[in-house]
Amino acid sequence: MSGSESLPGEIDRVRASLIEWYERDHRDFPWRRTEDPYAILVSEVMSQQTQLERVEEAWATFLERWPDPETLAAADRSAVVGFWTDHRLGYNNRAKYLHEAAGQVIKEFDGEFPEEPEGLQELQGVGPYTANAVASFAFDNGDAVVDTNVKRVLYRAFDVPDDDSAFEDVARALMPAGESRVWNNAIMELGGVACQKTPRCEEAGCPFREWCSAYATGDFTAPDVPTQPTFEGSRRQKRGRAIRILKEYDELPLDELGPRVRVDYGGEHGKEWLRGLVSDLADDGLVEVEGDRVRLRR
DNA sequence: CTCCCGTTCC
DNA sequence: GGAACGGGAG
Repeated sequence: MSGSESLPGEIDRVRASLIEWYERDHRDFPWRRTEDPYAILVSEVMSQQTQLERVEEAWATFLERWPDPETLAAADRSAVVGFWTDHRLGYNNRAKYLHEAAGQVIKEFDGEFPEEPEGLQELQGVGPYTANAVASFAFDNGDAVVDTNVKRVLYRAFDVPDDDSAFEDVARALMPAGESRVWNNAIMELGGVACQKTPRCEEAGCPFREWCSAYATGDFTAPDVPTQPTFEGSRRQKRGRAIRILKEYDELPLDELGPRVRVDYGGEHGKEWLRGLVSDLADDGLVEVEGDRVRLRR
């Protein structure tokens, strides 16, 4: 709890500084102009592990096509997954989750989004981060969000140890009660434009400079982010490629899909490999296999 | 080669 | 707790 305890009379100034900084100037993402929980959920799911700049166009187009949970729930999964791959949004499972979540809202929640993080977390693909984000931005009713940006800010500014429960505790203590919408937007904006991997304290006019431990010591170490395996040549790349190919065809024999997924396709070994890949995609509910033929799951 | 507003499943 | 999950951009 070093965050709040070390700043007994200062916490109000810390909070006010950040909110003032955010309200003075911030990136004008379109989803920051709506309070529709569905539209916000779509933006959050799209944004997971994806650059925000790349999400903007996909978000608007998605909402034109499926403006509410009813229309999305009524769509074929293959259409949603097809949209996902067309817009290069990655992680096709997230398209499936979003489609599922829309169905849950209709069938389990009578068409109305839950307004509490706990209820939102029952939706497919909605974990702690997204639940608090949607509750905050749609209903101003969330807890403090903790994502990699927030962690980096807390770790540097207030010496919070690199430990998830510590981050949660401090994040919660720091957030002014009942102001989750502006607060969560503000602290993530700070991590996104000022307290980046390479810090931009002066350029961004960071409001935490007078309290920031890293700013005082010059040590801008950040929590370790797990390094990802190489994407080129990976199984993930092949999965993505398979989905994209299948989006172009109604259905396809395995032997025609194979060469399109990997140039060195062939032989009994290659056949087995492809069966395994497609079988995993089927287990994920993304494709359907019938004998020798594959298609996107409807 | 790294990073990007995480979640799910084992 | 760890692995798996896409893909573009710097």
